Amino acid sequence: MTAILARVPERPATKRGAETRRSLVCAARAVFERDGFLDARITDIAKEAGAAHGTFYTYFRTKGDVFREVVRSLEEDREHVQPNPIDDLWPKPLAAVARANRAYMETYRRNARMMAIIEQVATFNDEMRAIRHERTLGFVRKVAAMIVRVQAEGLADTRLDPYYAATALTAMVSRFTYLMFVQGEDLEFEKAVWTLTRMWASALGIDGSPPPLNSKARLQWSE
Amino acid sequence: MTAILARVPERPATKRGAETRRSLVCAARAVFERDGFLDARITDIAKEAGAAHGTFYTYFRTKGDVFREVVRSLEEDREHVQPNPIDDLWPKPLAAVARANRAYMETYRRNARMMAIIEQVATFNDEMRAIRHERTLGFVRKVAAMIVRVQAEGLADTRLDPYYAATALTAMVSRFTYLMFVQGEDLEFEKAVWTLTRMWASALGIDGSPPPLNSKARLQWSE
Amino acid sequence: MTAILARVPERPATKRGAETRRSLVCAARAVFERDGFLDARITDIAKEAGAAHGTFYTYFRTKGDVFREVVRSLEEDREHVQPNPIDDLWPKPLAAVARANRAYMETYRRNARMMAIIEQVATFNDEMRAIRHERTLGFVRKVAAMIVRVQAEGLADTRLDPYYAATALTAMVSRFTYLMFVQGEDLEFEKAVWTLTRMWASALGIDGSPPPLNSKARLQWSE
Amino acid sequence: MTAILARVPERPATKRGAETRRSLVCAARAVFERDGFLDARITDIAKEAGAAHGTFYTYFRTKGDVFREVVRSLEEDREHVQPNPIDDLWPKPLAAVARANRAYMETYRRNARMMAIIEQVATFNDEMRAIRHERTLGFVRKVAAMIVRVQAEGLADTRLDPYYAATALTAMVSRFTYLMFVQGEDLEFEKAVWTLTRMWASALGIDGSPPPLNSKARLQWSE
DNA sequence: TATGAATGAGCCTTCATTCAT
DNA sequence: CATGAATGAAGGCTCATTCAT
Repeated sequence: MTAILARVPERPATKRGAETRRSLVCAARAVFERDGFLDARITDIAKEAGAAHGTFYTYFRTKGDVFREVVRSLEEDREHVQPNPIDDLWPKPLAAVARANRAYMETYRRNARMMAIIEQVATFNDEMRAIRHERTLGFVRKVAAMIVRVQAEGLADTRLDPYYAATALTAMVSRFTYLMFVQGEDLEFEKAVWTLTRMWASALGIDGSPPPLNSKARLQWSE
Repeated sequence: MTAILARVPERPATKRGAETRRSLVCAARAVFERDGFLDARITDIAKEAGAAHGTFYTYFRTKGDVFREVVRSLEEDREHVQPNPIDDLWPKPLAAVARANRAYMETYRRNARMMAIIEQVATFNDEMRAIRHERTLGFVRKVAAMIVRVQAEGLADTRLDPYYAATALTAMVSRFTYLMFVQGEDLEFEKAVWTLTRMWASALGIDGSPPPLNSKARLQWSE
Repeated sequence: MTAILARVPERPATKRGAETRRSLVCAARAVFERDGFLDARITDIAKEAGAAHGTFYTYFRTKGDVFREVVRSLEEDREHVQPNPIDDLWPKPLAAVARANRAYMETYRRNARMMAIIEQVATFNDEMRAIRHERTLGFVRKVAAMIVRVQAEGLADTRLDPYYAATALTAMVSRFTYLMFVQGEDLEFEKAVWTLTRMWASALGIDGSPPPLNSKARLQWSE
Repeated sequence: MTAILARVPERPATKRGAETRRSLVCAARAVFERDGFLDARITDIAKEAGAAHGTFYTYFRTKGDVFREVVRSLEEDREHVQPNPIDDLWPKPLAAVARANRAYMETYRRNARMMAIIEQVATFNDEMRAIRHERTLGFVRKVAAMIVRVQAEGLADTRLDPYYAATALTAMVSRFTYLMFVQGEDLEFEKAVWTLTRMWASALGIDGSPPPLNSKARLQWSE
């Protein structure tokens, strides 16, 4: 993971090469999800891709290299989240929160296994830890800015330090989601979104009537 | 090819043995904290304890075995937390929350490095994952019971499902603490306790005047 | 602690691989013959084959695996025994016995050292013990069938239980051969064949004039 | 097994010492019979004897040392064989053969597991191989002398070389017994004694009416 | 004597990485 | 480019034997 690079594989020049490379990334994800990063072996990735062992090294230097690639491919997945009209039932500033929470959780659910692997890698690899932390900070900053805005409008508790509060809220949502999708806590999706959004609002002292959370609604939204 | 016998290391029978065993556990913790679980080598642990590597196997079967022991020793550490009078300034039901949060964070801080290693091990070892999850559930159940109580007294938002809410609050505090002590977010201890307790209360809809968080107070409490 | 995968070495895909594998089997035989199974080390086998020790694991999982292979290669050797006209001098039913005894002993002599190793392995390995016993039973059954036939023709003592008698004769020949080639008893080959065949016949009560065993003959046949 | 001796344990000086030593030999036999020589560990022998690991070395230098002792104790067992009157029913020179065969087989049966272990050790240890071979030769010489005698009396086939024939007969009985008691061939004891003696006689060309082998007799003799 | 802790030689095994074809 | 064989660093583990108490 920290090996000195000896030979930097180049981008594939031919169409065939590009194809092989893609299948390796794809296979890598499958193997990572099945075995975790630590137990994934290059041989298995190659085999899964239907390629020879050595072929792997035509495109990647290390296991960490493909991993980075796989993680990168996850990011593109975020765009696939569709806005859900139910979130718009919340009063003004909270609708955005509801949407953000739902988007985060949906993406997480779809990639739960890989998210767990990312956690794994982050526990021993500085680069992955930094990437993940940077992402967390991105969330925190956005939320903090939002809090500042809402406080300015006199809608939220001004005694709270926006940065501390944003960190707490981000922590709450991300860890809750982890417990739900990685740890396997058996919780209902819509109720989770609702509860997190409701608590997020109250925690900041924002007063807004939430949308009803009745059985009818649940039947309609849940999967 | 041959008979399979358990070969379970026995408890040390003499004082000298107990001493060696203890020093191995101690050395293991040091090595784990320095190198992480994955990169810790049996040989290094033995060397750190000033013993031959064979001695390790006199007392433990695997790296995982000592690890379990080290983790167990952490639990004993929880009792060393002293109640802090500042927490009693909060109104009735929140004082307990403040105390609990502070206790959790103080213990975490004291063992931050090991907590990170536990996270690491939990990402690939089922036993450790289960232990950690069980601990989380312990917190969640306690908090849920508390919420039920407060809701019954009409002090908290009754629309919240106690279990979901408890999970969210537990997630908030534990992840916040992780970000602070493992990820290295530079946040101030007293302010963190105050913010988490404040938000915990509001999130549940509990209305209580918090103690003042002024510079004077901070100077007095922070470390 | 982790996923368990078979890791079964695959058949070599190229000529070069096949060559290496073959040389490992060959080297293994040499090392087994030199050091015995117990004292043979994987490293030595690899070294003997002029390969890195890791290469061994490309083709075999354990020492037992190559051993099985070596033993298998011995079986092919049995066909190389040429019929010897001298045996045909015996009267009808005994000629076959003489031929069988000679064939057995010649093969044994050629592979004496490996036969000893097989005995060794059979003392602690169930699989090898079963294989060897199955082979013994094969002999016993054939001999028993022969005895039944000869008894039916009124040529042999009918008071003998064919199976018991067959076991005794098989035991006599195999152990005699072992004493001669493994234990190093200094006995003459032709005289041994003659004596065993002669006693085999009389033991069953078969009356047949044996071929002359004179010094001329001996000079001619012995090695 | 071939280690240079560093410290020769002395004979125990006290009664207590003698007791400990005896229990170690006894425990060793139990462990050898259970695990075989190869898998027997000093620790297990000591534990079985209820002694500390180190105590073993007060009395023995190596595993091979106790083994030798255990084997020696077996020899004393040979005397316990009681002559069986049934054997005397055979005509003159054969009665002795019947008695010898029975004695051998009874002793073997009683110590079958240890006999197997001795075979095991003999496959890799020169000393044990020599001891066992010497024992075989002892039998062979006795039998050869007997053959010479019988041939002189004109009762046996004089074309047979006494030494070769003796080797063959010894081989027959010993291997048959091995197959029966170690390999587990399910054969009946009395029938085996009868068959071996009968074939032994005929093989040498000795003509003597054997005792009847009927069910009545069997019921009486067999165990 | 008895004890049991400490030692380390000796061997095994994995798998990322290189390289000849 | 693709292939798959070859390599060896790195660490694991066992257990006979020594030794201080």
